This record gives sequence, C-alpha cells and structure tokens, in this order.
Amino acid sequence: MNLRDRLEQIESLKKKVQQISNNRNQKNTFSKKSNNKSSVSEIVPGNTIETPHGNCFYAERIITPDTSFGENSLSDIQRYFTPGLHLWLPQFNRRGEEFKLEEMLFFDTETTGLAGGSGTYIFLLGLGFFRGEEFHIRQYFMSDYHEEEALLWGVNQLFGQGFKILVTYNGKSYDFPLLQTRYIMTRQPFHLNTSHHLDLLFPTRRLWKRRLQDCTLQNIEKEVLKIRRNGDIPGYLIPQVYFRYLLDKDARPLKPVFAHNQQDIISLVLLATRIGQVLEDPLEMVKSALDLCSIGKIFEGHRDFQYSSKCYEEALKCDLSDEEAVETLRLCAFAYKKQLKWDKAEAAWRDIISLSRDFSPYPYEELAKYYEHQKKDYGQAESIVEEALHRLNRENISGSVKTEWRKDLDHRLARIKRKKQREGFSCSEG
DNA sequence: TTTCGGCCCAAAATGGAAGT
DNA sequence: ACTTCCATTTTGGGCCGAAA
Repeated sequence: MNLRDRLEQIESLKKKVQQISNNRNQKNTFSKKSNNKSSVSEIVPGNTIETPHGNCFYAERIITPDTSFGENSLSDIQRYFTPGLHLWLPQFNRRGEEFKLEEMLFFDTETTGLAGGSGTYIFLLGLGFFRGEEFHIRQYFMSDYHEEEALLWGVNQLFGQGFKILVTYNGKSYDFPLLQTRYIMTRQPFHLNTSHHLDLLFPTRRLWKRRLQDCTLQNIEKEVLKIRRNGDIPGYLIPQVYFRYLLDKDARPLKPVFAHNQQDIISLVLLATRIGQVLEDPLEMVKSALDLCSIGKIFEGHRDFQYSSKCYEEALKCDLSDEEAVETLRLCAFAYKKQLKWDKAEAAWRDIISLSRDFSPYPYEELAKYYEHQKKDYGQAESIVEEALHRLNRENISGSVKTEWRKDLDHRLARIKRKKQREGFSCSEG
C-alpha cells in the first residue's frame, strides 16, 4: 500500500469515527444520562503519579495468588514453573540460575493498531508481578498522545526493580520491539533489564498445535486452561474504542479494554503454569495422543530419545484411528532407531505396513536399510524391497510420484542383489 | 590406499502464524 | 498491514564401510 492509499484510508476512518460520534450525540440528546462522561480513574481503581513529563495514571488490581482461574490458581506457578523451564531457556540450567517468583514480569500491551513501526502507540501497558503474598496487575494508561512520555517514564520506575524474566505472548515479535521503539522515539532510557525473555507462544505451539487448529491466546484459554471470558472485547476492536475515547473522552467504553488486558496477564501466569505441569509429568498429566506426540517431539529435540519413545508408547495406548496410529508409530520407530533398539523399531515398521491404507515406501525402505546394513541379511532385504515394488505396481498412485518411488526402489534392489550375489560367491569359494 | 555410494546431521532457505 | 521468530523442508559436507 502506498502513501496516498494510506492517507485516504486514514481520512475515511476519521469520517467513520466522526459519524459514530455524531450518532452518539444525537442519541444522547434524547437521553437524560446524555452528558455523563466518566474519566478513567472513575472506571478503574488506580493512582496518579507525577513525572518530569506530567502526570501518569495507572490502574492497579491486587489478587491473592490462591484465587483460582479454571483448573489452576496463580500460586501454582511456584511449583510448576521451574521444572521444564530449561527446555525453553537452556541457559537456565547450565548456569544453575534459580529465579524467584518476584523476579518474573508478565507483560502485555494494548495499542493503536497492529501495524508496528513508529506510528503505533502503546496506550495501555499491563504488567503483572508477585509481591509477597500478592499478585499485582498494574496497567499504565495514556489518555492522549502527549502523555506517552509520562507513561514510559512511569513504567521505567517499575522496570528498574530488578526483574529477571519477562513473560509474554508473542511479545518477542510484537510487544517488546514496539516498546523499545517507543523509548527510542521519546528519547528516553530503557530500564527494563531482564536477562531472559520467555515468549509463551512458542512452547504453546509446540505443545498444542497438533491438536488445536489455532494457538491464539483466546483459543488456548478455552481449550487448554478451561477459562471463559465474560463480555470480552475482541482485539481488533480495541484501537477503534481508543480512537473514539480520544475524541469524546468518555472512558466507559474502555472498561472492557482494561478487563481484557488484565485477563491476558492472568492467562500468561496460568499458561506458564500449565506448560510447566505438562512437561513435568506428561505421562500422567496428558491424556491426548496428539499432545503426547507433541511432547515426544520436544524431548526428541533435546536428544532424549528414551523419554520421547515413552511418550509415543503412551500415545499408542490411546484410542487412535489407523492414520493417527501410523503417524505415531513412525515417530516411535524413529526414536527406537536412535536408541539402536532395532527389534522394537522393526516391529513398529511392520505395524505401519499392516495399518496403512495407502502405500508409502517409507516403512519398506527403513526395513530394507535395517536388513542390509545392520543384520546383513541380503535375502530379507531383497524380499522386502520386492514386496514394496509389488505393492507399488498394484496401487493407484499418481504418475510422477510413482516413477520416482520406483526408481529409488529399483536402485536399492539392484544394489542388494549385487551384494547378495557376491556373498554367494565368497561362500561357495570358501 | 584411494574412491565411491549410502546414510545422517547440520546449515541454509522457505513458509506460516501471532500480537492490536 | 507488519515484523519476527520458529518449524519444516531442502541442500551440502563428513563419516563409514565396501570395492578396486
């Protein structure tokens, strides 16, 4: 989109907002409550602090950590966060670092758009942190563009308090770079000095993407954390609500925006807890076969093939469709092969052959490699490749793939036959 | 001893998805 | 729309055993 298009878009947005505002005013002339406008401090409890750049308002909510949300309470994080954390932050264990709960900072913003770059402002900056027996949610709010410097100055006071881990959802790509940009644009120092940034989006994807089609925080809340939002405002409406506030200064429609941001922060805590829980004891905690496969893959990435094969075995105990079972067996066989557990791998490959609806050369090739290179049983290698070729010829497979597969299998068969023949010679000679 | 083919792992390219 | 990061796929190099 070029600059002209963009300016036109902004112009038309302005008109729309003006229209909405006019409609409201018209309606309000018929209503007695008409001119009741609320300021932000009236709709959410909080404080105003003085800064060198003017006043800065923040809302504050304090929750006792044993308040429960869905299946967990905030204090559960103490027990579950640390184990399994090294899987995402490898430095954690290597350095032997231990983190205190109070050194974690949960962070989420509401902004004037998704575009990023220097034109997007953070108008609501929510932070969650533990202090003694309390969990604080503090939301810094900017009620007009000129208050940005004050907001950033105020937030810096909190940032300077020695937090070590920043916890976000997609914050690595969105919130954090945006925040940095705002400090640059206002020429202020940036006092947040967390040595680690844990972006929960990525562990979340790896753990649940197989089972859930999308990993938006909302969907994860619903499907994993089992929490329901009441009267939540969808994210895409948030900038519009703020733009209207800038014009009419009625803070009441912002109330759900503050609530949305609070809930996001609470969800960060709960999600970090849940991630810790499922990684600590997947075999007990996790009942879904797809999720167990996901966890197996995570341990595979850390070269723990013994544990990953345990996850896959557990998954195979679940009620699976043939296709799902084949996929799981495939993963499982790979883990066995890595452990040199050839007997188990062989059994898994054979199970794949008997369960598969459609032909795939994969299990045959694996078996052939095993017979040729491990067992040195060329006769068995030969017959498995011949079986594959036989099935390939019978089944209905599109041309280009079929010829590709046949080429590979023929090549393999020819080599095995050569080896077998030579072996025969040396036997008869010896 | 050298060369070649097969296998596996690591680095590099590609694609997709999340935030308001 | 925009950016960034990670996962997946593809490509290339090294290692090993077999053959000359």
